[in-house]
Amino acid sequence: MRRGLTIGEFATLTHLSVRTLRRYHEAALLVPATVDPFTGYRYYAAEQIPSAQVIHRLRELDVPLAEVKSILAADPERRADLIAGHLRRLEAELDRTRAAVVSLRRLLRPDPENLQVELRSVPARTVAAVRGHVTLEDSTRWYDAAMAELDAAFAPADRTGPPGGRYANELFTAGAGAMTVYRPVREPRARGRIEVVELPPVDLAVAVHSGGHDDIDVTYGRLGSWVVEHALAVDGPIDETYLAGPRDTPAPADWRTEIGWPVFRLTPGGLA
Amino acid sequence: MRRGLTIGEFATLTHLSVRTLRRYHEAALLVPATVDPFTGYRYYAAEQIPSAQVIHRLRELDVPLAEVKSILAADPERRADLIAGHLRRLEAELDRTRAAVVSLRRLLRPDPENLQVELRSVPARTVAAVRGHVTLEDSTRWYDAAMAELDAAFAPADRTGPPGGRYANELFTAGAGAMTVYRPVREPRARGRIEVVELPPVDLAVAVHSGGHDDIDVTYGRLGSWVVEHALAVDGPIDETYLAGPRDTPAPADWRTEIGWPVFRLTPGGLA
DNA sequence: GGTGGAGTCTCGCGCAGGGGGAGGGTCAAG
DNA sequence: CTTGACCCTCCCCCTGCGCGAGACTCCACC
Repeated sequence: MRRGLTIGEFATLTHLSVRTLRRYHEAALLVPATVDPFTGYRYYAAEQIPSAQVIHRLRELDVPLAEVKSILAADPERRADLIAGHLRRLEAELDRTRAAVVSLRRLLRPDPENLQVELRSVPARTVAAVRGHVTLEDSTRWYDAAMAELDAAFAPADRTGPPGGRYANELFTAGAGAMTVYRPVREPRARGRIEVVELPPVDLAVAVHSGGHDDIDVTYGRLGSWVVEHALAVDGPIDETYLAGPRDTPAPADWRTEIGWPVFRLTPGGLA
Repeated sequence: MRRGLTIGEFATLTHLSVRTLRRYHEAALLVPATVDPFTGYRYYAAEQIPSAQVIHRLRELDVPLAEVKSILAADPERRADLIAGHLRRLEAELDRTRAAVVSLRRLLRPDPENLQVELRSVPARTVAAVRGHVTLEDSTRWYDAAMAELDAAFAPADRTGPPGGRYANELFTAGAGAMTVYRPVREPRARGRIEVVELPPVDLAVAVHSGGHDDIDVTYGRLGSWVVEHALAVDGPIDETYLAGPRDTPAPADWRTEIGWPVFRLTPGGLA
């Protein structure tokens, strides 16, 4: 008595491995049409072949099994959305890959010029700011939203300098931490998530990173080397000032980001 | 007494996690400048920052740790080769991803037309062939080499039909199996790896797959459905005939591959 | 109606490249 | 000297499979 295709037959038909089919069953992704209650044998129906192939394609796109499951469970429009979302993520990943290639090439040829580092004592400033606690993953989205809010609240005429952010070290170390996005303006006032914040004074070692943020860690590293070599210690949140950012010029190559690292001298005498 | 940067400081400087740095130490990828023999504390030197960043970039490109290690150990020219090799692999993977996207789109809209399947009794044929046992991974390379040898041995005038291959089912099921690549020619003769082979007669369910081989499994699946629905069973090696392949036309979209699945009727009466 | 071999079952281990936490030792500022 | 932030090792967990062991089952052939 034929109850359907055995797992092996179904495997040849779909070019999936027997092992993989069992795993998909276990994950409730592709449940055999019938399972013999006594022997446990799995039997598949020919109608399941298309599903198997869709799963196969999604897996080739590195869609996690859990997501494949929700895609298959969703109705067609929602499904298209989910797939489009994943394709966007693939696209973003491709961008990151390209950036990594470029950055790698730069890293492998000896550094072009020396990094200009400046020690700067920044006095306390009262600014309009949005504060929050976010994970490194969400930080970009959070930053964009916060900055959009600041931009909306203060017209270009009210702004007295480029915007910036202060990022707790734990954000990089532990993957989550406090973030402050601020904008110096003529008359700071609270509105929505925006607060009036007095930024404490800091002594910063400052360097400028030119280009997109994909290899900003290289500048971080070079600034770090400089700080270590000059017998300074690092403390407190990092300050980034966006001299030129996505809101000013679209091409990442034109961006200029000032990185400020709070430092203090290990040897007595204070900052020069 | 300062012995260097602690792992935490080095982590913030390089944007790597403490965890990851420990793992890189364990893998002998990035060994701390000094390790306190009593406490086990790791201390890094500022000079190690560039190495850390190169590793970081390579990992972003999904280079396995072992390979990163050999890249770092290699001299500059060899290093460039290794990296170029990896970039080629990334490129190939990207092609596969693109193909999967295209195939997925096709799969998600209801099938365009019905697959034309033909039952065909193929008599025994004597052909020039190269036989071997290969893994699925190597199959493409092996195929290309074997076909090149056949092409070189028999001029176009000697050929009496399109080339083909017979692939044992285990190739797909178990990832390795017997392959035969053949070409029907006027006067088959052995030379090098080429043998004169008599292909046994087979009853085939035949369908034509148009386009590249990235989604040939879809046609396999549809052919399989057809075979199951028509109460036929599958047995013996698959036969593929390359009506139009890479040697005939460069664009994969123009390729035409005949898939022949050996079948026999489950119900008595033989093939019609 | 056996019997042998291919096919299938479950279970457990291995891989990379980490994440997360337990339990305990160290470092440096106050 | 305390305290809190670091750091240490060890172990288990995750994903998406591959591989193998040991035990059943299926089916064709004799």
